[in-house]
Amino acid sequence: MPEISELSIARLTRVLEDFTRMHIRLPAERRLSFTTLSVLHTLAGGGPKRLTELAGSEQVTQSAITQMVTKLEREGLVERHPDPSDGRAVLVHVTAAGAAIVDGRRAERVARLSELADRLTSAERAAVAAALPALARMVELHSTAIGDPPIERGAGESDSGTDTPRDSARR
Amino acid sequence: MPEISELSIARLTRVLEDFTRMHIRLPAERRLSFTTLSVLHTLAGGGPKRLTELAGSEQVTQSAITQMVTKLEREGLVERHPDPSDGRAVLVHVTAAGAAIVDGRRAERVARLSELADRLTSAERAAVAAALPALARMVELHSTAIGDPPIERGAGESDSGTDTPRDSARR
DNA sequence: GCAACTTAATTAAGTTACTGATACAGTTTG
DNA sequence: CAAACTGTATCAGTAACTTAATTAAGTTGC
Repeated sequence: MPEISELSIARLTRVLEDFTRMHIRLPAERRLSFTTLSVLHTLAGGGPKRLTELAGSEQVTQSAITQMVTKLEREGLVERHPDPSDGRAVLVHVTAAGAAIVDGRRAERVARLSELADRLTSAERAAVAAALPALARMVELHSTAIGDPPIERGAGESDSGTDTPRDSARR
Repeated sequence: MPEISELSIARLTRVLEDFTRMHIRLPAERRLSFTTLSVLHTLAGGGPKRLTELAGSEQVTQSAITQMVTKLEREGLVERHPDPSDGRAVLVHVTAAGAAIVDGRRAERVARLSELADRLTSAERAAVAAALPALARMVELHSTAIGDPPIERGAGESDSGTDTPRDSARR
């Protein structure tokens, strides 16, 4: 156990909760459900996945994933391909249109955070920059502890339900 | 526009997205919906609110709030009281049982983050601690920009949908 | 001080995203 | 190759939403 640190976990928790709320409130153009956006994000970040894998990572039933993927396929956001290594399985791929949605939402978040960062002092920005590696490592420690595959940093991963409950509300 | 900063907003965005996902995946004992937990959190943090206020802050319709509050009242988690200053309005108060749920969930988050922080180096913890005021100020800048009332730091506020889609999934 | 408008909450009916329980095809195992 | 297992799909039911309409209380203008 490490020596006493000045870091207030309670305060960190509050701040992260607040950012979560900010992300969730981000309005959306397109009317996609919470879990749907999470699936697109997972696929865009981690590449093609089986339905069962998605069910596990999104914490909904496999049945729900089947239904959602069917809907997303109709909308042209994902595609089903057979898994060459297992005749029972299906690999869900995100399409360019699906990836564009994920990218668009991330761009909105970046824009929003940029506005806020611009209003900080340069000392404050430097403090945040200095903390980023440690925060990233906390995330990494979490995913390895949980047994998830380590987060791939090529494209995306990580949105999850970062949206308004139904993303609707503002039609 | 401020001078060039070393802060990578893109990276900050990713890290915050990851924390959001961590929070959302936090399993729950009690089976409460996403929006329900958010309402409890808002009430526990900001005190009694009208139904219309809740509808605005949760981004669902007023009708949905009416139905949810009715259900929460049956379960003893909130109470309806008349608004002395407006005969049309109702003030929704969180009960001790309701507040206990919010506190319990926060405690889980604190515990989880504590574990992770324990595994950082003391230099990393210090870096996070040094960044906390700036991160808190970003949140504050956000809420004032949005026109929300400034976040009250007496009790809570901020959870929002920080939960598994239906919080069920793991019965 | 009352008619016209606005605002707060409720109610009712419909939609959607989920769950749970099967069913079934393909894979592994003895 | 039969038995057991795994991955996906289907179906029926439920819970949380939506929109639209209703009731009641407050506000405004003359």
